[in-house]
Amino acid sequence: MRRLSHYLRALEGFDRNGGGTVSSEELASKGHTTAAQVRKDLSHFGSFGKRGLGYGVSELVDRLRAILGVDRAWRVVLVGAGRIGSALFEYPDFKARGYDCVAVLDSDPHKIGAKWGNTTIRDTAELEAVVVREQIDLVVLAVPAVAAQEVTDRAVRAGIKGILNFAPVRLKVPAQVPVEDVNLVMELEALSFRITRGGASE
Amino acid sequence: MRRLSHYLRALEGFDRNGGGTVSSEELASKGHTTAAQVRKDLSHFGSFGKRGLGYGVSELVDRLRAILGVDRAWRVVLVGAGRIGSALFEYPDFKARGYDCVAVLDSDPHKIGAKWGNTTIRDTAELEAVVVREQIDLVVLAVPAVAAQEVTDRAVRAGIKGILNFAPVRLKVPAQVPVEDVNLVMELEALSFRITRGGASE
DNA sequence: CTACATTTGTGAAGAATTTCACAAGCAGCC
DNA sequence: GGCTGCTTGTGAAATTCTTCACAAATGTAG
Ligand SMILES: NC(=O)c1ccc[n+]([C@@H]2O[C@H](COP(=O)([O-])OP(=O)(O)OC[C@H]3O[C@@H](n4cnc5c(N)ncnc54)[C@H](O)[C@@H]3O)[C@@H](O)[C@H]2O)c1
Ligand SMILES: NC(=O)c1ccc[n+]([C@@H]2O[C@H](COP(=O)([O-])OP(=O)(O)OC[C@H]3O[C@@H](n4cnc5c(N)ncnc54)[C@H](O)[C@@H]3O)[C@@H](O)[C@H]2O)c1
Repeated sequence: MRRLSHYLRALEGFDRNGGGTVSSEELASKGHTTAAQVRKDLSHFGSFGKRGLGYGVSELVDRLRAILGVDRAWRVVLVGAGRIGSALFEYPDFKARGYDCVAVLDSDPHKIGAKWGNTTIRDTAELEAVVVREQIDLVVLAVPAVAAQEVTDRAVRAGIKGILNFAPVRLKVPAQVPVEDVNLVMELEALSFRITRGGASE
Repeated sequence: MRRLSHYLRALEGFDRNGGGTVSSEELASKGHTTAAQVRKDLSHFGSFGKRGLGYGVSELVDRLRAILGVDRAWRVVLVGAGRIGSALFEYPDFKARGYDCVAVLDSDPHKIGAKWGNTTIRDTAELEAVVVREQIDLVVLAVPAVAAQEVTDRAVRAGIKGILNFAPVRLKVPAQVPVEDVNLVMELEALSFRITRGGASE
C-alpha cells in the first residue's frame, strides 16, 4: 500500500507540532483520502489507536516505520554516476530515511576513481564483489537503458534484494526480487492526458 | 490510465522492427498485463484494430499519441536549477516526446544569468511573465519543499495547465490543475515494504 | 463462394477496493 | 457510577477494476 508512506509523511508533520494524538479524520485530510480509508488501511496491520481519542502519533510513527521497513538501515549501491545519479547521491532525504548509499559504480574510465564527497567511484566490474562484501540490500539503477538489464542480471545473481530503476525499460527479474520503476516521461504523459481530457480527478 | 503509456512504449519497439500489426496478446506480453486488459483499455477510447488481424502498429501509435496528448508540443518551464533540475533539463527523452523546456528559472542570484546550453537561467520573479509570454503549458517544480507552494500558487494564477512536482509536499491547487508527484523516498519505501513482507507481487 | 483460422469488441461473472454505517470502547465530567 | 461526546474497528453495501467467454468480423486458402 502506497498510502502508508503518505500517512508516515503526514504524521511527521504532526509530531513536530507537539500533538499527542491524531484522528483518522485529520490524517485523511492530508494525504487526500477519507477517514474510513485510513482506518481500514491501519486496521489491516493490527489495531493500534484508542477509541474516542485517535492514534498516538509517536506510537503510530513507530508502527508505520516497522511496517514499511524504515526502522532499519538499508545499504544501497548506486550504479551509473551520471546526471541523475549525482542528483540522487546528494539527495539528503535518502540518508535521513535510512537509505545509505555506501558505494557508487560506473563503467566510464574517466569517472572511475573520482571522489564524490568521501565516496570514490568504482568500476562496475566490482559490482558482485561490492554487493557481497558491503552487504548491499538495494541497487539504484541510473545507467542508460541498454546497460540496465545486464547490470540487473549481475546484481540479482549477487543476491540483491530490490531495485530502484530509472532506465525506461522493463527489467526481467525473478519474482522474489521487487523492482520499482521511475519513469519521468510517463509522469509527463499522465499530465498531458489529464489536461487534454477535461477530467482533473487527481 | 497509466497503462496506455506502456503500450505506446512497447509499440515503438515493434514499429522499428517493421511489423505491420500487433495482436493484443503481443502487446500484453510486454507491459505485463493480459490480452483482455489491453483490449478493454483500447476499446474504451474507440475501436480501432481489425478482427482476425490485430492492431495496425502505426495507426495505433497515432491513436495513443492523440489520447495521451503527445501528438503536440508541450511548452515547459523548469523552476529550480539545482541538482535534480539540471539532470532533468539535459534529459533527451523529454524533448523527444514533445516536452520542450523553453525556460529555466531560479531564485539564486549566483545562478541567474548562467547559461545551460542556449538557455539562460532567469529570475523566478519573472515566472508569471514567462508563463504568459512564452505560452507555457507545464511547470516542472524542482525547488526545495518550502518554496514549492508559493511557486505553485503563482504559476496557477498565471494560468499554467499542469505541474510535475518533485518536492515532497502535497501541493494545494484548484481542481482544474492536475499535479503529478514524483517522490523518490516513497519509491524506496515501497521497495523495502515489499522486501520485508515476503510478497513480491509487482 | 464456403470453410477455416484468427483476433477483436464486449456483456457478464468475478475480484478487489472503497465507502457506509454503526456497535463497541475510551476519557472526562458530574 | 452513570452519562456524554468522540473515535476506532469492522461487517455489509456499493463501486470500480479485471478476467472470462464467446459472437461478430476479417483475411486466407481451397
Ligand atoms: N537525466 C534525467 O533526468 C533522467 C530522468 C529519468 C530517467 N533517466 C534515465 O536514467 C538513466 C541515466 O540517465 P542520465 O541522464 O544520468 O545519463 P548519463 O549519461 O548522464 O549517465 C549515465 C551514466 O552511466 C554510466 N554507465 C554506462 N554504462 C554503464 C554500465 N554498464 N555500468 C555502469 N555505469 C554505466 C555512464 O558512464 C554514465 O556515467 C538513463 O536510463 C535515463 O533514461 C534520466
Ligand atoms: N536531488 C534529488 O535527487 C531529488 C530527488 C527527489 C526530489 N528532490 C526534490 O527536488 C527539490 C530540489 O532538489 P535538489 O536536490 O535539486 O535541490 P537543490 O538545492 O540542488 O536545488 C534547488 C534549487 O532551487 C532554487 N530555488 C530555491 N528557492 C527557489 C524559488 N523560490 N524559486 C526558484 N528557485 C528556487 C535554489 O536556488 C536551487 O538552485 C527538492 O524539493 C527535493 O526534495 C530532489
